Amino acid sequence: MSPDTRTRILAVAREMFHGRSYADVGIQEICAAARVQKGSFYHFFPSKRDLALAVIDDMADDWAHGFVAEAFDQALPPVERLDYMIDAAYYWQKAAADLEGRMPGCLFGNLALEMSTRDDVMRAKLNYIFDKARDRFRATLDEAVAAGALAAMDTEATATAMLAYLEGIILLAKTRADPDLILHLGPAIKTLRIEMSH
Amino acid sequence: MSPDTRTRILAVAREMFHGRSYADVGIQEICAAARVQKGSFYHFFPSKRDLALAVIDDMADDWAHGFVAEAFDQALPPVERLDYMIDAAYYWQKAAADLEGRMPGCLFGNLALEMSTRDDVMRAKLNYIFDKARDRFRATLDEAVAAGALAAMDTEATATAMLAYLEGIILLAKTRADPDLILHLGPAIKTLRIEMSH
DNA sequence: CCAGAACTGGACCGACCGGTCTACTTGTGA
DNA sequence: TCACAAGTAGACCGGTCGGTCCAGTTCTGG
Repeated sequence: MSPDTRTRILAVAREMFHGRSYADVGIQEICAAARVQKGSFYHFFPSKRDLALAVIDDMADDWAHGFVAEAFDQALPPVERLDYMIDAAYYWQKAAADLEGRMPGCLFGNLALEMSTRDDVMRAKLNYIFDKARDRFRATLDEAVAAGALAAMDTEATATAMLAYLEGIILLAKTRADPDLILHLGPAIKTLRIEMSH
Repeated sequence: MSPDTRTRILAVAREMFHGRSYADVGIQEICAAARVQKGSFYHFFPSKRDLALAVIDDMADDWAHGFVAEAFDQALPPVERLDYMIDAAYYWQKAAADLEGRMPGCLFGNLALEMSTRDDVMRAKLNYIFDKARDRFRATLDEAVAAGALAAMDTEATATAMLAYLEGIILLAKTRADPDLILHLGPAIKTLRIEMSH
């Protein structure tokens, strides 16, 4: 009993977009891998672009409920959450690298660089997701500051910097085809600090 | 007297790849913009991929002799060089955003995310360029440590972290379509630190 | 002046692109 | 049971893709 067609298309497209790129993956190829015909595809998705938009939402959901929820585990002391999150990112990339023989990196980062100058709606969607991720970092930092574990700082700016650093590490690790770089550079995320500007 | 054909193709391709993506730009389009016919194109470049490889080299050269040479100005005290480099990155992106109405980001970062899983030679080339950039950071940090401006640290790891942070900032700024983010987050690059592991 | 190399113009190729269309089958509520 | 919607199959569309080919033109050294 295979999952319903729409789900199958979404899953296949997500994996392909993640592992390659938007432009490099064709609808034909997606249909073949999902064992679906063009007619069915266009029954569920009005266009390739709309599929990508749906894939982003789908991934964002999974992410928020899976990776992020776990990584930012409320049970952990705030500062340790950052280390836990780095570990989670590492194991995810490592598993993908071992399984598929390539490091897909971050789907959002990949799409952001590929599509930002081409599709403003997609850019805005990706930007929104990054904002949500930053909010997670920010909440963690706010908690750490409130608990006295960290000195007062501009938590919003620092949270954004941490997200940038995470994306940058993943970019470099992908270019090096070496997930270990995440483990090596990741912990330094805690050294990032932006003071209040008053 | 227009510059020679090869140069024109290279310049046009560079701008297009930078502002859009590898897959999104066709040879036909490049030829049209460079006022060149297919025959001439394939006289100079055996394939689109080889053109991209040449574009990367071309940009790396310009970069090493222009942006990087200036940004890592030896006349400045080492730590100030980092600020200067952030400024340079900002003005570059800002100028592009004002002129073309879009933020192209970093050509190397863009291509790295798009192509790393598709073309290992291109990935290796990009990785090499990142290594060279890291070496610049590293030399600056070594100097700062030697001068006593910074406490001893793992300069190679920290340099890599700084490069990752820079790429991450540019990625986020591009997604936000806001070059100012570089200016806002950039200076925090100096807070990044990875200790010697012994 | 001439031979050959460097270069250019542009027609042409098969493959594939995203997307459309229609005929058909299957599921579902009244 | 039947009507109609939901979903599927797959031929088909114009356009563009990267790439080839070759006839012509221009440049260059002897």
